[in-house]
Amino acid sequence: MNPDPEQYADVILPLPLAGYFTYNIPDELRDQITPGSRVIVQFGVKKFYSALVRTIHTNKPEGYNTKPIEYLIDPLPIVPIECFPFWEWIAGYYHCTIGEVLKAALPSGLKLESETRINFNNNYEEDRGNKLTPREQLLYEVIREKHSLSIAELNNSVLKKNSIAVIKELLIKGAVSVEEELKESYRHKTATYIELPDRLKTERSIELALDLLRKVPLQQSLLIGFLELRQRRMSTAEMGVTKKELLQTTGIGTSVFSGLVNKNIFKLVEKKIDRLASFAGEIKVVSELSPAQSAALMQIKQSFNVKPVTLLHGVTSSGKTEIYIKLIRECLDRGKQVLYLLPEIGLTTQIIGRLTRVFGDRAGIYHSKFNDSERVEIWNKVLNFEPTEPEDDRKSDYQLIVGTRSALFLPFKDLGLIIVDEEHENSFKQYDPTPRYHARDAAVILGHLHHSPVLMGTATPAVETYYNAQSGKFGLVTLSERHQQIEMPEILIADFKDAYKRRQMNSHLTPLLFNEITGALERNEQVILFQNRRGFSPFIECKLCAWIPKCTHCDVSLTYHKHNNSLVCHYCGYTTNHPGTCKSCGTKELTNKGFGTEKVEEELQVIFPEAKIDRMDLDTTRSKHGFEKIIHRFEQGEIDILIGTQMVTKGLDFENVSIVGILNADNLLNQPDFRAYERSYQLMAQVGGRSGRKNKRGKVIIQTSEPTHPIILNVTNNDYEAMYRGQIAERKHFKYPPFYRMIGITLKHREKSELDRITHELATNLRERFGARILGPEYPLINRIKMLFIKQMWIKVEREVSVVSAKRQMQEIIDLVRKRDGNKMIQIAVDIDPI
DNA sequence: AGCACGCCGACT
DNA sequence: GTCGGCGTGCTC
Repeated sequence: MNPDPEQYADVILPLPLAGYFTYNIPDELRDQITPGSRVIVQFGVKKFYSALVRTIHTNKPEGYNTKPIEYLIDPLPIVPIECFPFWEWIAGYYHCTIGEVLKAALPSGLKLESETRINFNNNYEEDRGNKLTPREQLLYEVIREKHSLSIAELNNSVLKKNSIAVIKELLIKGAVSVEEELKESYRHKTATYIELPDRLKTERSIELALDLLRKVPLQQSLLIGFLELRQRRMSTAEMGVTKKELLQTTGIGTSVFSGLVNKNIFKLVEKKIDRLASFAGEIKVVSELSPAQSAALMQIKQSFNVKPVTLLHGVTSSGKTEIYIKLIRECLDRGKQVLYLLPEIGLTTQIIGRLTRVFGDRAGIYHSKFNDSERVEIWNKVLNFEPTEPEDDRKSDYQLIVGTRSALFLPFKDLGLIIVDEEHENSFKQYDPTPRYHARDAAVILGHLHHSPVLMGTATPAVETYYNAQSGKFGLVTLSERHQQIEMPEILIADFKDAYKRRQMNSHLTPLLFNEITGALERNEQVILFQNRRGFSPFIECKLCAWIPKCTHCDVSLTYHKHNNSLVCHYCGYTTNHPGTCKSCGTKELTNKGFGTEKVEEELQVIFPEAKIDRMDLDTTRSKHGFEKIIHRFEQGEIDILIGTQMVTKGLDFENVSIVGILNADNLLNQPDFRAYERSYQLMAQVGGRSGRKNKRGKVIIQTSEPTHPIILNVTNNDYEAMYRGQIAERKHFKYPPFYRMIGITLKHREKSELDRITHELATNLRERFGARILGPEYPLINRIKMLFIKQMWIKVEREVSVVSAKRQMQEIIDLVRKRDGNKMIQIAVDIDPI
């Protein structure tokens, strides 16, 4: 036996390829490479990638020759091995490759990609047989000037098209050469700090220096400015004085500055600085819990002993955050890490404020509005956290992360608590780039892997979650009392069908809502109006009697498809022609319904010309601080009426809001989706929770054409349980989650006829295996995106049946169909537990 | 994903 | 006759 067998590394490549790839470790890197480190490997003939080492072993692979690892990037792992089982679960459960998980997990600043560079060849001489064409000549000159060019730069340069072909020609003629270069995009941010040289360390010597500068007053005042700034810094913990801030505070130019540098009075030092704002305020003492909160806290702790996953079902304004803070504090004191997941940047603003006020620099924030470099720094601060460090000595590493779904992938080593706040929110589900994971469900697995409890909190649990709590899979703690004497709001229903008939509508306002808004404005109170922006989702409605065509099988509204004048059920695929006349009252007054926040804003300004009206939706909050700005203005009373989409429902607390209006509850209820009712209840209950303040009961006005709709009644009675019972019965009856698992399959193709053919083929093949468990195929609302036609289908799998085997069988059928002649151009995406 | 290999139409 | 189109298969 060889005492020193060859070492191999299984690595993860950032590509959508199944499995790991094995490379041999060259002698010079032997025993230096550790799992979790990045290495550079050659993959294929010319590509180099940075890959992540998963395992190191000595089993020589059979059937192919390994290539060596080219280079070790990180002597220390950038991903703790504790993360890998989680990544592997995501890949397995959500049906994607480990490389795709890697891409989702690492901030792109930590990913290296090889870049082809075209270099100028110094030794090139043009000879007779090798004449350059004019186009080649042009490009050649550019490369000679810049010495080297990337493909990206090339495409922006002189030749707009076909430059690659020209490069190939230049390459053949020997004028340029091509090189693959790996580039790391993350750079430390540095700043120029000013220090005094050693000879100026005493007060006396500084006085002498100042005296010497009396003839150059600007230089003198710059030095004085520096000394003042430095003096002020002494008392704080900040690092020193930078060139930038000195020039800014004194208003003196750079030439004066260089004068002092040349005289060796200023010494310049480049220092790495932190892009992340550190917390400068005072750490707040955690407030005392109310008896109800204390009781809930006790119950949660008891529940954690038997049920690692526990649901805290607490009404809006019941003070869940204070309970979280207590739990987080205890966990941090045990030296463990905490992950606090939030749905979107939306509600982060207010909650993050509260958490950082309590936990200061131990808390880090992670969400999609951070840029790459910032993300790398957050990553490192989580990675570097060591529980053994004494508290005062601790660098500003993060022990607590408050973040959106992608924060799940941060390099945690020892989580002691995961909180999933507003657990019911759909933004926890990632759809667009694979992996299509649900952060709440993934958090349960992450918690399990870390032996950490998971607390889900919400006022309106997802039906699936509540089912898990009811069936004993999760623990359940209920908090039904609002804190600080805030009463539950009074919920009033306004029938706009009736108001339309009597011609009493004022734009989109019923007399009831109009009067309430008027009253609130007179009392200087604020109003929030909610309008679901997906209002453009077309359904048709009778102008006279508000009749809406519904599916005969599914009790959902039918979606109007203009291009073929048909009505389609997105539940089961049922299709019918546009009726032309109202089936209820016979008139031809059928209209395509839907209005958005923008239209409402415009019309309200006419009705309430004195009021300050603003709008909060995706369009007005797109910028980095757009959301905060609107919230701030609203808090400052600069806005009287705020019209918004879902965003206004998300956990925001305002002191002065007395009226909340839901402009059109029908829009919510008529969504073509089996979760429409559940979602409607959640939205109405959440937005209603924004109303009311200390010692004053708020009002919620819901405008609807169906005042007796069961969901409307559930909201009026604030009866979550009743809503749940109704929904769970329907889910059972129509075979939907939580009783069945759903798998969504999306197919895309350039040619509509091809898409139809292949989709039909796949559906037929799947039905042979899965029978009636297959739904669809059908066109989604938007059936063509980026030149590709789209069709969807679903598989419903019984809970008791092995999903693993169902997924495997499905994949086999998909692969089979994909392999058949003429089917290669189809794109097929699988979505597990679609929303 | 990217890239090379390989088999059929419009051009020097 | 070829150059090049993109369809197919492989990458440790």
